Amino acid sequence: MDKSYDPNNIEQRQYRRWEENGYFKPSGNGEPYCIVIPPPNVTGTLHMGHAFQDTIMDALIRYHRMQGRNTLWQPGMDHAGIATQMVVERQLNTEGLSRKELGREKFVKRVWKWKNESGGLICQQLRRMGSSVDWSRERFTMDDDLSAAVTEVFVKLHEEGLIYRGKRLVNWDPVLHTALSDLEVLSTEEPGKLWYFRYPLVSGNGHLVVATTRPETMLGDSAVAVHPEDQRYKDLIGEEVLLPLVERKMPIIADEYVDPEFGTGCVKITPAHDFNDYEIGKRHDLPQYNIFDDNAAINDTVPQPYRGLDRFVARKKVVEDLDALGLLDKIEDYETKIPRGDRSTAVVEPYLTNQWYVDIKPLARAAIEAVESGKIKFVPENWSKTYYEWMYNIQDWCISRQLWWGHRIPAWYDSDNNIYVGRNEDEIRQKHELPAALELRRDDDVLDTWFSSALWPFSTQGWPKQTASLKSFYPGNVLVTGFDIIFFWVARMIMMGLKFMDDVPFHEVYIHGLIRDQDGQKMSKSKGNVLDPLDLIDGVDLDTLLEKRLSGLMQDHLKPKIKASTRQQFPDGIRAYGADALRFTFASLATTGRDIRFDLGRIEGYKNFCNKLWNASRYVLMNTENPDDGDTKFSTADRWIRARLNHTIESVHQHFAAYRLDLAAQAMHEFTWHEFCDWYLELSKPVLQSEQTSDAEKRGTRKTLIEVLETLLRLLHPLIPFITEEIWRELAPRAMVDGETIMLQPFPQSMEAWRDDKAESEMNWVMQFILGIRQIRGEMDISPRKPLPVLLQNASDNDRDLAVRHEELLAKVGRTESVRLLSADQEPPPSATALLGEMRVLVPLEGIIDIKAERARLTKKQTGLRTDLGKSRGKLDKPDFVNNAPAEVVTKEKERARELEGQISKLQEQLEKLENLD
RNA sequence: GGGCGAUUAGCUCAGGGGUAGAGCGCCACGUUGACAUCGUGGAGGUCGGCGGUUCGAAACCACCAUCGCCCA
Repeated sequence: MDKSYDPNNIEQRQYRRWEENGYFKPSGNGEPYCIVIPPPNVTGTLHMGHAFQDTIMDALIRYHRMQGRNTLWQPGMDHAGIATQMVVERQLNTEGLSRKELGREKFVKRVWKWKNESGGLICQQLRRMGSSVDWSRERFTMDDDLSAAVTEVFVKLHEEGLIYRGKRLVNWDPVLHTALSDLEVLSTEEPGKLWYFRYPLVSGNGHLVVATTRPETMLGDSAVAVHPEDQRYKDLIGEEVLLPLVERKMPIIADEYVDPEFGTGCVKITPAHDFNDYEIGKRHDLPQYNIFDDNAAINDTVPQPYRGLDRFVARKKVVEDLDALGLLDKIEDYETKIPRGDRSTAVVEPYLTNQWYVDIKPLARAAIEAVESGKIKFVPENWSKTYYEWMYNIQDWCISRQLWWGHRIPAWYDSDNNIYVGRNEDEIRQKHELPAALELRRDDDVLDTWFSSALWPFSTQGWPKQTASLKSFYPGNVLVTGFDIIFFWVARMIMMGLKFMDDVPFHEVYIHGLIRDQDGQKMSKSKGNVLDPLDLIDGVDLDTLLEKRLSGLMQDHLKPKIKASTRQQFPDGIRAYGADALRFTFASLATTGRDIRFDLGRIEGYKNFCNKLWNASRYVLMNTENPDDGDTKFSTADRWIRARLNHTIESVHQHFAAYRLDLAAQAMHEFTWHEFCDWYLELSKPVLQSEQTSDAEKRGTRKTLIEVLETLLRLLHPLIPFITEEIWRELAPRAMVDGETIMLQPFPQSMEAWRDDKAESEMNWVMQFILGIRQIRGEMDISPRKPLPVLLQNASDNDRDLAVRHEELLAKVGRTESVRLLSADQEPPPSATALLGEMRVLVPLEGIIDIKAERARLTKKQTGLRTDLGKSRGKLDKPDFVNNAPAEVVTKEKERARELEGQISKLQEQLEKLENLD
């Protein structure tokens, strides 16, 4: 093995071997365990969120695979309708072509070409993370069989009346020219204005003042509404106003919706361009005047001067024209929510169009019930509230998109616009007995990408065919995802799963946090604060990093700031940490919190952890080169480290079961570094190096080194697969273990035979002894090289026994020169003191120790103990405590007080002895 | 407006009715044959505030403050 750990040299080589040997496939044996990957977008690249999520899933998958489960991690991607179409259109534009010029068929071909050549970069990146997905089953939402599933679901839902077509207000993206679902619209507070307009009363008796944030929509007004109880306007209800510019008479209506406190208490009603007004319009049977075209420019139904104007140009003109007429009352500054398309960022308009909808409430009912009944559990539990909140208030889902890339809606129209829905044209003609001469035209629209994603847990496994795979792997065990897509995806999968598989798609939903930058900011290209997981694995120099961050920027004025902060945070770029260090970092960040700050210090530390493991393994390998199978004798330390490992194994199992990878990582880290490396390896050295230990004892220790490390590697493997495999391959022969890969070895189980309370308490004594000596050494500034003579006072039989048996360890690890027992009547020389239970561990001062310093040290120690004792006595002095607290707590407290008293008085005696020396 | 969450060491975070924890950072000492990507020792906290429940609260409850997220 190389002297230091170099992940770059290990990871890709191991991954290739795993993949080529088919280790990621389900074994076909054991109880099934299945996770479907949340399909990343085909245009996407791996970001920190993916890397985090994939680490969690891979850890769970590897853990369960090693537990002997028949394990499937189902990979794939979605076709990302809008995003992909945008990418390819942009490409066409650079060639001077447009989508429309090309035509639908050629365009779709072109998208496939793009997909096959450039799509799915993320799959390569997933490999770099070590993800053990079964690539042989990779699926894409536009694959033929997944598309067939989409058609099937659409047709069935339509047959049941759960999909319908309707003309309603939708969120219209005027740049992309498509409808969007509510979830694809993001509202942000933006500074705007509130314009107040005067609408003259038809009666000629003055005017009403209405306020609006979107003046251009007044061209489509069909009423003015007031609150029915508003005294100011009560008498005007039923009268009419004359809509300026349009010269349309409109009623003044009363509706509870109007907030009398807001603005003037009069609201202009534009049923065709506002969701609230649409509802009011329906209640009052108002006409809907659509004033826009698909670009959100003004159409030809309004007076001439406004026709063809872009909405924002029209806005300006409407205001100017009203002002000229003396009808502009005032303008106020106003913060307002602006809805924008999540892909285009264009301001979305409510727009009247024909669209397809899912009548979602009947589906939602079952999905709510699945969580309420506990068939599906959210982890952490609290997220179920978010789920319920949305599900109880769910709105019908607009599933049609005016795009070319996606699943085309299986609906056909005849010349009279009768609608026929079916799996294909032939089926429809047969079913409806349509004459061959009747021309049918297929619906131009495609389905929301999330519609196909909602089917992912069963569409990837061959549904609607009843496959063996479905039988084994549906329902899956757990879905691992971020809270941001509970609505988009989780809820919809549950609904579709229940509807079409008659069962939940998974039993648990593990919701993880969102990775943020070191300041708690969301990472985004537009903020220039993204970290690329691959850069953390491979390293990146400052210039490349700067270039990456600046190239994604939309706003040039941010450049200097981003340059400065990047330079400050990464003056030398980013070191290559390797995938294992990154994974271990993610695991230890996987707490129950919802925001996770990614701090470079953490990954640095875990890279060091990997190096530590590497070097500990080198030590083990170096010291176990020539194994023989003679007699073995196990020392207390040998039994102790097994017992400790056993505890660690138990707690790792518990933490995996509770999805607390942070705690699992912590337990592994603690054991590996602080028990195995800091103590056990040091304790093994005297045994292996001493002339006095027997061959059997040496064999015992060697065997323990190998066994414990081999087990530890398996324990660590789900979090750090590469380094553990690399080391394991070297070690396995010495452990007499056959096997080509650690990833198919059994995961460690705690073993009764490894429990050893006696060894633990005995080693505890040894460690306390050594710590006491080290403390004196450290605080007294005594060289670690200088062996110290030690006297033991007030030693019990057990103390004597242990001191004799572990003399060698104390000498080598504690660097004692000698350990001598004092009899009861022997007066020790002035010494530095450490306490070990009732026993005093004394280091004679002569020529070694500064008396003043030792006095200060003991005094300080004593002060600390006195504080503790004060607290303890305070409790015991209160009758309420003694009478009410559980007996064992009282006993424990009494014991503690007594022990503290003993220690304080022992320190006091020592202090007095030192006092007399002055 | 409705819902959810956070506040613990300088920083990043665990914990959780009975002794306040980790990593990083900091200070001192130290290359002894696995590892300076290291070792040994040390310093450092009224657990956001005010009440309540309790023998006992950092933890449970209520309110407040500050910050954040989601939905309308």
